Amino acid sequence: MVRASATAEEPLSSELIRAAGVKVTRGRVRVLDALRAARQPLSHAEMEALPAGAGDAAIDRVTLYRVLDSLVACGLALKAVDTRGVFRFSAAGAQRQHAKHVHFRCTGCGGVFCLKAEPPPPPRLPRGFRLQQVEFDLRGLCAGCGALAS
Amino acid sequence: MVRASATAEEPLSSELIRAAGVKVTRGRVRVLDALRAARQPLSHAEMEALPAGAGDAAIDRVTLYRVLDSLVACGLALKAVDTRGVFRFSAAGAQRQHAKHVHFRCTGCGGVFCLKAEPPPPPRLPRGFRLQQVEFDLRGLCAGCGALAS
DNA sequence: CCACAAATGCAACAGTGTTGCATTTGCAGG
DNA sequence: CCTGCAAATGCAACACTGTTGCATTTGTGG
Ligand SMILES: [Mn+2]
Ligand SMILES: [Mn+2]
Ligand SMILES: [Zn+2]
Ligand SMILES: [Zn+2]
Repeated sequence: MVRASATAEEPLSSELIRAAGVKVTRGRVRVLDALRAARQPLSHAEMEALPAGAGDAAIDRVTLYRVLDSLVACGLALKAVDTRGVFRFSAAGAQRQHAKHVHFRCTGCGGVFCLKAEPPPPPRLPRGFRLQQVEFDLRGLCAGCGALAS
Repeated sequence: MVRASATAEEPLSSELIRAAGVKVTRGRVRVLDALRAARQPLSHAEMEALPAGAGDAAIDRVTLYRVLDSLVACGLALKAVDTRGVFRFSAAGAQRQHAKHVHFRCTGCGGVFCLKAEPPPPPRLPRGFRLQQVEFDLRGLCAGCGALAS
């Protein structure tokens, strides 16, 4: 069963895209759906390997780059570099929930893991400084990469 | 005049390399000298473009990668990814002092401010994860940029 | 000085991301 | 429903960053 309309909590990706003022294409809908369903930021390579939706042809490599850039340009996705130097993308709305916990960034595979711990309270800032974001990142090797390296 | 011996504050790069237990080669000395003289972390491309020291041939591209990796492996250099996804290297001594305190990164001017506070202890990690580095960064506007924006 | 492991130079390759251009498609307006 | 056109796509070719294999050279302990 395919949902045909929006709910307050989960507007359809196609509606978000239309509201952003760009054309609604199959590629953009599929990519934004994937970003919104993902639990971690996804790299281009990971998204290229996504199972092609029923009957849909795989998205062209270059088109995927351009779809991702367009989603970033219209504010629906965020782009950040991982520890290996590869860009990772996330749905813009997903950022809020990740502000509440700490992340582990694997220097081996670039993966981002959400930890249960919440970030510690920020220290006092010098006069006039305005805090916008607290980033408490742990870096190292995840279980998979650590096993390979040992 | 070429210094032939170390001082307590500035040991020769060749002595640091020897003490690290690896062979002292022209490439390693030149690269470590460059890293120690640099005021910001340098990328591979930037170091490849360094003026070749008097009468010295330019370092081979692949050798430069391997020299950088060897300096990182023996603890004399640090490797981190920049915002474009390119690796940058710095002399270890230059960063060691920054490991003991928290940083504020201004999203307005890009400035990095060293705060007095020390980073909080890391939370427990999932089984098999290996912690290498803790990064507690605060992001926002510094006093100068905040005044301009208001 | 010698032997030998470590380091180098070179060629080829892999992964990530970009550009140019011809073709297709979303969609606004009739 | 058409139709036109800007926007988006697919494909080939390219640029940049980094790695691997292998023959040759070099640093260093003895
Ligand atoms: Mn998270
Ligand atoms: Mn500092
Ligand atoms: Zn990993
Ligand atoms: Zn600032």
